[in-house]
Amino acid sequence: MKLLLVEDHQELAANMISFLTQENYICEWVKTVTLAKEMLEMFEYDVVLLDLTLPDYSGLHLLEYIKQNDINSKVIIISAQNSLDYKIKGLDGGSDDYITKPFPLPELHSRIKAVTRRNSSNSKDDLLVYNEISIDLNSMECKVGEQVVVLTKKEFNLMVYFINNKNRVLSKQAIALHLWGDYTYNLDNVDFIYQHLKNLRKKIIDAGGTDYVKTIYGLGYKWTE
Amino acid sequence: MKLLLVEDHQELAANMISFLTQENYICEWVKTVTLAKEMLEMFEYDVVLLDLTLPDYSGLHLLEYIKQNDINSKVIIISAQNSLDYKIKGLDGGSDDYITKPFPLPELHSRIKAVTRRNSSNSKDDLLVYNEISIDLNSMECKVGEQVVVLTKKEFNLMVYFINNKNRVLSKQAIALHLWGDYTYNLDNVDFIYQHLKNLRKKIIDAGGTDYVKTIYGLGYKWTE
DNA sequence: GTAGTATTTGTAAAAGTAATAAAGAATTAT
DNA sequence: ATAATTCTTTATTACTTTTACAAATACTAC
Repeated sequence: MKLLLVEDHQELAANMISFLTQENYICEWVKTVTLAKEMLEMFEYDVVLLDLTLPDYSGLHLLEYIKQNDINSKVIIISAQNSLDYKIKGLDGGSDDYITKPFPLPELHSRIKAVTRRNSSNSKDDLLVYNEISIDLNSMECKVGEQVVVLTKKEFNLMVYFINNKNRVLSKQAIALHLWGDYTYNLDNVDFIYQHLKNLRKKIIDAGGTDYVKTIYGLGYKWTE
Repeated sequence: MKLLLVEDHQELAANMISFLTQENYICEWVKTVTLAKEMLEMFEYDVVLLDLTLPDYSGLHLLEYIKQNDINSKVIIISAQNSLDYKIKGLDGGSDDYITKPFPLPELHSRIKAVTRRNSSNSKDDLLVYNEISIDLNSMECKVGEQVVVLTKKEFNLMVYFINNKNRVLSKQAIALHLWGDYTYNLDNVDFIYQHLKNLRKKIIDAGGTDYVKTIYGLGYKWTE
């Protein structure tokens, strides 16, 4: 799950990043609306965490931009200004949730989960299911039938990404962007992703499950029946 | 329970912190209204202990700010000036209680309890039970079966936090935030938490109990059957 | 079909990270 | 002062992630 944090307060941002990274999010951080636009143009984020008071433009400006350009990210507005006025503006403008400073970081985590769950048709439970495979999104526990499979973070993230994009071909580059973030890796060196896929496949098969990942030669991989 | 002490008198503040920490509160301390505002913007406190005479602005200024911004903390005003005038101003301005210097520290403790109990309606659920483990929240006594286990404050707080969040994965960062407060520790240095967990586990097991804390590699710990 | 090339897969090991443990220093309580 | 608790430091072990390279497989052009 990839987040873009738009926040100019250094200390708060550092805390948020440290916490959210531990909670298994890919966090990218910019301090201005201008930079945020650039990032949103180039990359894809599940959620934008948007402060309203920023050095160049108001966060509401960015919110408008996101909605006008059909950018697919959810938006959670983060603001010190707790006035009803702002709340209404934010939600009318299409933000998906609103949290006022100060907030406990675990609450932010809950809201991110809530916002991203809404459109994935699944129930409000934190359980992702595909045939005999079920995944507890909180504890990273995966079951194949009744058998528990312990996954590493990368394997877990990979599988969630696949199931959320079933029947779609995912290139190694796309996988790298989504699971490792934009900064971290150059896209010419993504072969190692296969190792994680291999480990995932092996664990599922060893537990008696089906390997739903088809290799599309030259293009990528596809999770399919 | 987290407190913000706004007090510029070094010695008094040190005394209060020493006492309140002993009583198992998380205390954070600033000396000016300006710094207090910053803290209140970033973090969440159950109670603000607010001196009126401060170097930059009056405490009443901060009280106003708190109320105008719908900050959720209770406010107890602490002032040497016990003139009726100030009392009225403070309570009209929305403070929840008022105490005049000098005061016995245990009285402050009582008032904090009174102020925080008001909205958490039930003050009687003082016993936390999980299978063979029971915890008296007042006396901090813990029993495994019939055997009494003496816990340190940190171990006690840790266990209460776990049981109140059973079946949820708690990262070290989340634990640090909850048990040590936002300000005290940077979230990149939270490894020492494990020491307290280790001690807790050992004490429970030595008393014949079950270790309900499961390690979720890379994520955190989970209290579960 | 076959040769040549590109891509994927498999193996192994190195590098990096996290969990655990124990011991000592610093702080706090008695 | 002494003991207990909390925090830091360091070491060990276990696990995860990445890299390097060789083998196998799939595609393309002839």
